[in-house]
Amino acid sequence: MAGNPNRSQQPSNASVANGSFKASADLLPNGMENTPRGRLLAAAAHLFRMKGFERTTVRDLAQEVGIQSGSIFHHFKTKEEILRCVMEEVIHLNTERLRASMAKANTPQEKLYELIRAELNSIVGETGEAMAVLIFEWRCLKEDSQQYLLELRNHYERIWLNVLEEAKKEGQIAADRDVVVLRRLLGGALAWSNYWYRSEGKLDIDQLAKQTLYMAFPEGL
Amino acid sequence: MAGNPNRSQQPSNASVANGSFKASADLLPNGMENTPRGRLLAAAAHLFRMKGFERTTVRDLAQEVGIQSGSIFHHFKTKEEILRCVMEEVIHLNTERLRASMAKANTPQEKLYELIRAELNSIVGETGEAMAVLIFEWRCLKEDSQQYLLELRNHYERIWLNVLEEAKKEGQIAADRDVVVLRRLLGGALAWSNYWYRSEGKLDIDQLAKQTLYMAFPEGL
DNA sequence: CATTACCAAGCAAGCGCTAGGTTTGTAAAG
DNA sequence: CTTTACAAACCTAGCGCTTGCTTGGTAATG
Repeated sequence: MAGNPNRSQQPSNASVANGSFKASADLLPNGMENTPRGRLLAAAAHLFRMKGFERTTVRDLAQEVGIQSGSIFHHFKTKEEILRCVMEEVIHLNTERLRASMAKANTPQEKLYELIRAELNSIVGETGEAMAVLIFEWRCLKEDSQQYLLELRNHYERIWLNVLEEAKKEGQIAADRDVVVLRRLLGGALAWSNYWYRSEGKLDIDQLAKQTLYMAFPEGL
Repeated sequence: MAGNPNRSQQPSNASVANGSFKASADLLPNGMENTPRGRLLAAAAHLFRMKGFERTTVRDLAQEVGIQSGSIFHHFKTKEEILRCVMEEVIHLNTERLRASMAKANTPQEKLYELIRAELNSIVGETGEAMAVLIFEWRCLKEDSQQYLLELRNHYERIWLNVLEEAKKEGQIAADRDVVVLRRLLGGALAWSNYWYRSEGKLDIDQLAKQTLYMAFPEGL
């Protein structure tokens, strides 16, 4: 379907461009990462994460994928559309993950633990770059893109709130704790891990999830 | 000292520029907010918060203060220097605040509550814009500016860790909780409030501080 | 033989920043 | 009280460069 970027009449810097292609298929579940569009999105997630949306030029992005800057606009109308697509993909992917993670959980504690673990994996795992972009490049979106993505995001938040409300109803969260506030505090704590957590360290994801669970359930798991 | 921008031979848009000056003296403790430099820093904190550093042009900034874009470089060498100064001011101010907040606290619980309250006030209070800039525009700094500010920031973090370690030594934080991780989780939860907390809502800062304290001390205060 | 993927070249706008001159407030010297 | 001196604050004009994006064409695929 897609042409490999080693073209016949291309100048010498083609291999250089290929050499600098580091963003592997972090993003996107199935097949798509091998389409030109998918490769662009993966590279965009990587660059937007490292340099920020504004600082990343379409020329940077083109070089990362190994094409000319103008060619990008064959796949996306504007630079902002690329950002929107990165965010949209990662929301869909992670909402699905969140839902799946709850299949194996029974008690509210277990459910919450699974939610934390799933969100943590979204943030520090393979989709971490795209997730960081979703969080920290939000204001680079136009108003209508924000509105659209906000609706998708609401489904995601709903899953969290349902679990927290269930736990509170069963008396496992103190009566004077507000579950909406609690979700926001937890969300902040988890989002922040994108800044400092390194998987090479001595703390693995499950341990961090457990430490985080303490914030909602003092007894732990 | 400084000339009011209503000049004699200035064209008609001078009053327009004055009219658009909204950023009040949010930042900076004493006197400084009435110097041209101080007014620039306050306006910069406001604009960098709303639009981001990259999206804010020196022309935007000049218009907000009511001067011409070139005049900015009489006060700062580069645009990046403005960002660095905003961050430096807010770190100094908040470190002092943190230190002061602990004068009235005795037990570790009280101390931690005061730390949370102080940081929350930094984030959602008058210095909130500058604080958000410090957090979310970090990568717009050059390497050496980052290094310099990181040292200032370390003093700030040291205060937090001392209190948490004291609380753990006294057995008020479970033995298997890592205080460094706990600080990061709390820091994330608090930083995040900049995104969602509105002081006009029904939740006041003290209440939010109390809800946050639950994350470290399940018994509350 | 249409469709997809791409290149080569470049445009218009906007960017940070500079250079050189003007106005303003302050203060000592006459 | 005026004159002279000076530095801080600011303006006008624009340079050199980068930006997102467009245009018109070419090569490969099924």
